[in-house]
Amino acid sequence: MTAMTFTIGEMCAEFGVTPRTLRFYEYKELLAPIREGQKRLFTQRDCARLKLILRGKRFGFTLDEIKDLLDLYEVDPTMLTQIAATMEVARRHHAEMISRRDELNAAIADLEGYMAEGKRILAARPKTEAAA
Amino acid sequence: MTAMTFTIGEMCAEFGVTPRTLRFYEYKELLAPIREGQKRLFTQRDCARLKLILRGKRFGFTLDEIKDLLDLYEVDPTMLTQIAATMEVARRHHAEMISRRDELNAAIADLEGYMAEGKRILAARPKTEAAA
DNA sequence: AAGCTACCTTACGTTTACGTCAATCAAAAA
DNA sequence: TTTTTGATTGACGTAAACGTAAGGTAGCTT
Repeated sequence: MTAMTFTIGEMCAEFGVTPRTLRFYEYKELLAPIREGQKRLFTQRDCARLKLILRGKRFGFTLDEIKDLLDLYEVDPTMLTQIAATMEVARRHHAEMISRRDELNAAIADLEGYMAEGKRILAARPKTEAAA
Repeated sequence: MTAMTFTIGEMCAEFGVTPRTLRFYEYKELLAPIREGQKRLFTQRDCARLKLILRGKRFGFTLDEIKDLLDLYEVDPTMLTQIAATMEVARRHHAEMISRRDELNAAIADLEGYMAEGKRILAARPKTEAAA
C-alpha cells in the first residue's frame, strides 16, 4: 500500500483552496492530516471530508456546523447512543435545509415573476436596441 | 390618510430585529425611513423592503447583493435601458439561486441517505432505550 | 556552498453584519 | 417637575473565515 497521501500543494490544486485554508481547517479540527516531520500529509479521508466541507459552505453552513455534520458522517457504528444524538443534529439540519429550499423556491418564483414583468415591458416598447 | 408609519420599536417587534439593525440598514441605504425631527418613521415601503432583506439574508445573499435586488424590485417603468440592465442582474441572481437550490436538493438527498442509514442501525440494535 | 522551491509557524489585517456601551435628548407618565 | 421610556448619534467591540506579510526550515539541484 502506497497509502496515497497528498501534500498541501496537491490538495490546493485539486480543490481550489489556499494552503492557509487547509491549515485553518486543521486548526479548527475539520481536517487531521498526518505529519511527516513538519509537513502535512493529507489522506483520502481528508479529501472526503474536504469535499463535504466545501459543499457545506456553499449553502451557508458555518464551519462549526459542518464539523457537526462531519462528525455525524463518521459515526462509530457501535456507539448507538452517539448515533441517536447525532441523528438529532441531522434532523435539525435536515429541517433547516428543507425550509431553506422552500424559501429559495419561493424567492425563485418571485424573481421569475419580476423578470417576466420586465420582459413584458421591454417587449412592449422596443424603443432602444437591447442586445441579449 | 393616516399614512401608516411605524416607529423603530414597532418595526423591531414586528420583524424580530434590533434597532441597531434597522439603523444599519438605513446607513447602508437599504431602508429610507422618513424623519420627524430626530425620529425615524418607517413606511409601508420600508416594511416591504425589510421583508425582502430578511428573506435575502436567509439564503446567503450579502446586504450589497440584496440592495441590488431591491433596486431591481423598484424599477422605474419608463427607464427602459435601466430595466434591461437590472434584468441582467436578475438573471445572474436567478441562475445563482437555481444552482443553489439544486445543490441544496442534492445535499438534502445526501443527508436523508445518512439518516436512513442511522435509522437502520438503530433499528437493528435496539439495545438502549432512546427517547425521541 | 548557493539558490530555489515548497513547506512551516506566528501574528496581525480584513470584511460583513451587526452588538454594545456611552452620552444625550425629548415626550409621556407619575 | 421629576422620572421613566424610547429614541438619537457616535464609536469601539466581535465572530467568522480566511488573507497576508514576515521570517524560518528542509530538501534538492547546480
